Amino acid sequence: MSASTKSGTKARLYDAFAASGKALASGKRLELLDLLAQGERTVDALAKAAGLNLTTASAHLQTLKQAGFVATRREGVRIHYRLAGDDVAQLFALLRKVAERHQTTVPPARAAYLGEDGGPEVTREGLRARVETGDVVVLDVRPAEEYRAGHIPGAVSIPVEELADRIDELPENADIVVYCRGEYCVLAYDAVRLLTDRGRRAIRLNDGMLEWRLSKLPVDVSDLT
Amino acid sequence: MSASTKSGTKARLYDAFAASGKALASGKRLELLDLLAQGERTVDALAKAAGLNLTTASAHLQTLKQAGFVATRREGVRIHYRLAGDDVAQLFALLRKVAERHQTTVPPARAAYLGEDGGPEVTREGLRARVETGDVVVLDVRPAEEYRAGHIPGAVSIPVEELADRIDELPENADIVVYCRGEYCVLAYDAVRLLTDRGRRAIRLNDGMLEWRLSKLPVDVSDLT
DNA sequence: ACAGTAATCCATGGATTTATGGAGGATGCC
DNA sequence: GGCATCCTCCATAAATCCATGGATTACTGT
Repeated sequence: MSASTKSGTKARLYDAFAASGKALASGKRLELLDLLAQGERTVDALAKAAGLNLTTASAHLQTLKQAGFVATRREGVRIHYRLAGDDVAQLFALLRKVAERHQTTVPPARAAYLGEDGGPEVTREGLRARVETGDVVVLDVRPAEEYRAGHIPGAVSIPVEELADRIDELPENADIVVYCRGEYCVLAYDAVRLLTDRGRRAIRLNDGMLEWRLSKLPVDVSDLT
Repeated sequence: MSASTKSGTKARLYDAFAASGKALASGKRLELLDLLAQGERTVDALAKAAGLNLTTASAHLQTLKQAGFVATRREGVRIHYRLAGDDVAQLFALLRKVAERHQTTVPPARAAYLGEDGGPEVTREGLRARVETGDVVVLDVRPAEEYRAGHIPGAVSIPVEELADRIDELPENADIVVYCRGEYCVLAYDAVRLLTDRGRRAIRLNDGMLEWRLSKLPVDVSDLT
């Protein structure tokens, strides 16, 4: 009655693992995971943010739910989706890292999306050093709701769409360190371009909130609605 | 000329990530990765070990290769496949872990394959403690070629198919700690059943070579052909 | 109860993927 | 060269996945 004699059960187990792999097998679903890694959202907020038809978004979310990657919470008439755990974010981040390192199509696609030259960067350690020694503003350029859901302690929130109008809120002579969702998020790239065009000293953080959270660094939450 | 205006490039980047996800989206491919995590192998060795048609195995290996997960080495007429890096093994291991934690179909499939009750286990730390204090034999029950490709230092190799015949090679009164490929490998389960049925004190290691290697613990290689 | 909003369910056509046979390269041995 | 071995490439049929529109369910407010 050795388990290895009962063939087919092995395939069932590996197919079950593969079901989780399938959840990662669509660009749209990965975009949704990327958004969810910033905090919970309703279905149509997700659909809009990802540029998806509502029914399509819902279908993808069902797939993610069946893989156990996301959980839901009902609040009145709307349903909020969130990641089922930090390990899911970790898996997502690792997939991107491994893909970039090993798959030849990723670096060019990244360059096309983020720009050939992202300009100078600063690491998390570098950021900490700057904060301790210098006159630094940490700027979060994600949408306000994502900032509220969790941000780097001490960071200022100016969503990138409002940045041109609200640039005066930033002190003239400070170094500005900009961050957004994660390593592959455009927002910080765009923001740094805008700021340097206007003569500010702005630099991008290496990565973003996703990696910050996964490193178990402290996260501040604004509980005001 | 903000990157965010050039829509479609974002989709291209995420589709590129998804291409790596797709490589993880088939049970057969995951079985192949599981085998490759133990060391390099030729195509038809892989096909046989995974119970696949040669052409099917070759096709799956091509997809893995396109995702950059595996690399090849030609030796005369045969081609050896191997994992492209430790990060791939890490991704594979994390996928299984996340799947087990979050996907409801995994635990029953695991139980059906490995047995409802796997009996007692010992962790890596527990193993180290036992080795230091007691009379312990560490037994590797994987196929000989996998043992040769890398094993726990000091471990004895008796492939599980030969175990019934070679049981006398194990000292009568020693505690036996059995391990194989990884957390979801049957071999150690089968071996422990066989050994305890014959009156030996055998216990299973928590996980196996995959996790051992990923923990950066020392690995011995037998370079004899 | 009724209307309205949010999300899921269902059916469908179009695109991908999968397994498998057979043909086609590459390499080594004689 | 001729031949065998190992593997990849190609073509195909079955199965699966994807996006979308229309219907249905779940809940709120009046």
